[in-house]
Amino acid sequence: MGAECHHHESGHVGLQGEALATAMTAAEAHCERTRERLTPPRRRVLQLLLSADGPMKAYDLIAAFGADGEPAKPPTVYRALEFLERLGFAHRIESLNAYVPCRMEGAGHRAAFLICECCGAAQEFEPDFAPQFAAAELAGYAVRAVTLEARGLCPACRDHA
Amino acid sequence: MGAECHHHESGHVGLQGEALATAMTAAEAHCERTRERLTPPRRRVLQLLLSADGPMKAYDLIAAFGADGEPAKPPTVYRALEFLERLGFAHRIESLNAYVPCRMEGAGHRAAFLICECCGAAQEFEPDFAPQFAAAELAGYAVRAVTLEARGLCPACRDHA
DNA sequence: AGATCGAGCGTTATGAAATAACATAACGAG
DNA sequence: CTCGTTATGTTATTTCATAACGCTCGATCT
Repeated sequence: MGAECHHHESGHVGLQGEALATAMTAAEAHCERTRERLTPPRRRVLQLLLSADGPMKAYDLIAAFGADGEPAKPPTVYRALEFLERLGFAHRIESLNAYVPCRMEGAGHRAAFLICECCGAAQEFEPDFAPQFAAAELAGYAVRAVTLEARGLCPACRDHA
Repeated sequence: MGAECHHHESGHVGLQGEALATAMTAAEAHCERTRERLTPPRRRVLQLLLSADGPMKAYDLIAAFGADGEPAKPPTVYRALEFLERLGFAHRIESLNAYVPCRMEGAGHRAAFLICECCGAAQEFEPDFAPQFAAAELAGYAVRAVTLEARGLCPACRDHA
């Protein structure tokens, strides 16, 4: 998470216990259906993302990878992230060089984030890309994936400022 | 530019000669008006961006910086880029780690790009962020800047594929 | 003019993020 | 079982970006 401008302790938003287990099970089920393999390193990285309180950097994941404190090797984590992104389980936030689990149902290769420049929170929201798709169409582009990143202040930080 | 899937030699799209001089003059005028200083390194980086045929990486700029082939030191170029972005003369394309000159008039801190995954071209287009701004508003966010990056195939590459 | 202040720059060094390349292992189909 | 494919382990390297320092220059004030 980012360096906060005014310090407010927000509660944990990462999944824990029951909720975490449910999310992991859902991911497993999805993989079964699509014949994809949720292997141990992939499962581990997904779990770390789901239980985190905010966007995680790749090297945070690398450091947190081993249950015993042993870090992973970079390619292990980057490969897992690639897989999770491909399946829509995670998104990369380009402007932060960080990763979050996908919070939207079946958004496919579209993602939109509200990123707080004060507290570092990144909230995914339901994108309506109609105008942009129309513009792309007009220009003759065949769009495969879209990401939008809006930077500003979240309600809490905005009020406090 | 990117590794192309089918090789087609597109003509130069970077500014040259007259057009380049005009663009540079416009930037100077804008800086005069706003009391900003278009210093030599800043001018040089802007010129490189304007005359390039596509997005340039920071280290491309570093390598191309000296007229005599002497590279710049990284901070020189990164500082210039920061300035150019701040004034809206350039944009960073996050998903490419690359930079382009701004092609839109007074877009402020908003940018939208159509990025061809085949030929590497990046076309800026006029963003209509109304739906996204509305959603942000609803969530209580105060948005300061927005970027959108759509990836896919440009008309030429799409037809060829 | 001389003092002072801040923006910008040059320079060295380092930190952070991501990938190349190659060997090994696990799986699934025939 | 054997072969092709997919995934992992491992080492090293490349790519991208910034910290920290001291100096120069121009603006401003007295």
